[in-house]
Amino acid sequence: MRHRVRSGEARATTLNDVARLLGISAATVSRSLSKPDMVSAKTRARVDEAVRKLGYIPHAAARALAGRGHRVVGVVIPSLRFGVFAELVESLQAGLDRAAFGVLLGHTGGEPDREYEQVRALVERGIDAVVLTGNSHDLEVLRLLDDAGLPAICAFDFSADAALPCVGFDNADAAENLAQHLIENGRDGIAMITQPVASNDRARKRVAGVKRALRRIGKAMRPGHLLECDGLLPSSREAMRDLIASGEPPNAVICFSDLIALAAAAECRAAGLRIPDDIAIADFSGVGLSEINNPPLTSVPIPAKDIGRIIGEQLIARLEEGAPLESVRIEHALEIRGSTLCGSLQTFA
Amino acid sequence: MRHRVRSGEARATTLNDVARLLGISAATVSRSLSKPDMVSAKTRARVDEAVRKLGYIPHAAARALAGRGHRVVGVVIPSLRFGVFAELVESLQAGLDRAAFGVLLGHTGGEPDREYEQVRALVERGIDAVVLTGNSHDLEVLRLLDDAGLPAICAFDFSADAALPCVGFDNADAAENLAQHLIENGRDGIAMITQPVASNDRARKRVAGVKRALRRIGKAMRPGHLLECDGLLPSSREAMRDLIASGEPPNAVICFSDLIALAAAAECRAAGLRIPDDIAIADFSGVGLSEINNPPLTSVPIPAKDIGRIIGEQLIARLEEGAPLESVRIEHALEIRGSTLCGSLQTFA
DNA sequence: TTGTATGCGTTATCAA
DNA sequence: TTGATAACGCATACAA
Repeated sequence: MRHRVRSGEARATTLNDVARLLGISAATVSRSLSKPDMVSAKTRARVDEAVRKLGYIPHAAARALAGRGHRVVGVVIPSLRFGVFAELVESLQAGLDRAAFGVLLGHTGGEPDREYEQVRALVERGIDAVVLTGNSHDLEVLRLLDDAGLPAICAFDFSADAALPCVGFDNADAAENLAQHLIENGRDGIAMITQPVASNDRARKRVAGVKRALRRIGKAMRPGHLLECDGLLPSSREAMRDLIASGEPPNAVICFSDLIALAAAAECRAAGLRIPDDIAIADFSGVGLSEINNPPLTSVPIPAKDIGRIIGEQLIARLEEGAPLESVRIEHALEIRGSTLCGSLQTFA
Repeated sequence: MRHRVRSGEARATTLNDVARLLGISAATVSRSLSKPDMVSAKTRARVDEAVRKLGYIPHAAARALAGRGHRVVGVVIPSLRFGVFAELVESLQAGLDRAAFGVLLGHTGGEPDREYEQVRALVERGIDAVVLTGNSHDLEVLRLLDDAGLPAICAFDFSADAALPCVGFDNADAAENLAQHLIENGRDGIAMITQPVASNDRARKRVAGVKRALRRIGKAMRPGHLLECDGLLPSSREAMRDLIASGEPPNAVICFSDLIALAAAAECRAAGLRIPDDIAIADFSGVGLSEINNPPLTSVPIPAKDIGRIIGEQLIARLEEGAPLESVRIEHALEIRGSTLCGSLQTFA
């Protein structure tokens, strides 16, 4: 089979072609397709057959222009390389798919400044709604959405005072809870390896949560115990290495993601540190990798799939019935595993 | 700030609004925006200012209808949960972004039957080109693409006789090479844990490659040594468990992905098997997780990022200049690590 | 239940 | 260099 080059693109069959073939009006064909119960069963049958025969496929742009909406929602995330975002997008798309909505993607690479340009690109493409990441957005973005009259909803963090409706758990509460668990297990020297707090509001809230927990027992996080990395393996290992080499190594580390935690654990092994005896490791687990470590890692799982599903449902209700978008607070969970427990439990897997 | 409900959507500003404000024709504004050097510098400046002032954003559907193309390409993949696909999409989108093309997503969940419906949904949305996964596609899909006059290109496997242009390495060759390496290191009882071969052409080719290598030394893969799983952790561990429990356990396992390999390694640990002393493990690494295992895993890295970049470049050339799409064969690499080498190397990380 | 006519926002063609 | 006008393919209000 030759690879198609064909520059003279055969024009696709249109509604009119179908109508002409049947000797009926285009309007009837249109109705038969979009509002089947407005035409006679007989006509509908004939139309369906002609459509099949001609291989007719509706022209999305024309439909959109004629007022039916584009039936596409835009999603702006930092990067698909992080499992949680991939999971969100997949789950969202699965839900929207059933209502015949498509998903257009925009990546910021984790740079908040790029959110505006990405949203704008999506708006130009004619999206009907937009899903953003986190609860920190430039006024410029909010204004753009408002001007365009676009429904928007944010994933991954719940904040009561968010500017836009949002779906997720409260990252500060979850982090506080996780730190609390560590404290109860005798760890008061808690460090964190996180995505940059300057550009990530979930990171900021988690740090705040951990500090809250420490403050309650009259402690504080040491300055050198808050390290940032880009979330990938090399920089994560480097961060752990710095932590180990620091004057006052921690006896527990909370990692922003399971990938970071895996890297940290590998680095501890390399340094001869035993988990959890010498150091405890816990994480917010994105891709379910936490349990694959030896020992398995205690973690707060991020319900990306649920978030995607909920947002999908809300968007459909909003776009099809005008229902208002609403924030949803998801309760976080705490999966306790061997990496934070002293004793013999930690080596069974 | 109140959550927007506004059902009476303020109509967005159009080209005409800009023209009216300036007292010039819409045609001129249009030209000023899409073919800047066809209007006077003065007009262009005025238009640009008015556009900014009014917050005008071009309407993609109208543009598409008027003949400029939709500037969107569709990508059909099994699932974003697998890192390689996420990486492909991200890389592709980054490339297309610069040429102002968007990316629409379709998921098959790994069921080849769903490819047709997904491609169709994308075609209805008005894509200008489509990227598929692998080199095995229903005739129905090929016909749909042909009817729609849509350029298509496939990612992740190179086959000289593919029906469509494709970009990737030859999975059979790579697998043979990997098996060869194991054989050279004294392993002739090679097993595989793979995605279902019935629905995954890369899996089929890899199995064929391994069998080829074994045949060359007069061996064959035992019937019970070819296990399938869904690629996620639980079923991967289960597969490894079955392998260990089988009458004739292998002395090497080639895993379809790094995630599967990680699960397999964990299962070996649980069973008290030492890697690589008792059993070697190697994989095709999707998300770069292979090196995080203890010991690090030998693997063939999947160049998803490169594939995405190359496909992006080709699509842009095709869509903007009518250049033909061409298959690109990428040479695979073999990253040898501790998991397949006997000796003292294997525990350094 | 069906047909006719009109408009959606933009680009392309043709004149000016 | 600019303006007027006609498509583009479809959905809808209105008429029949």
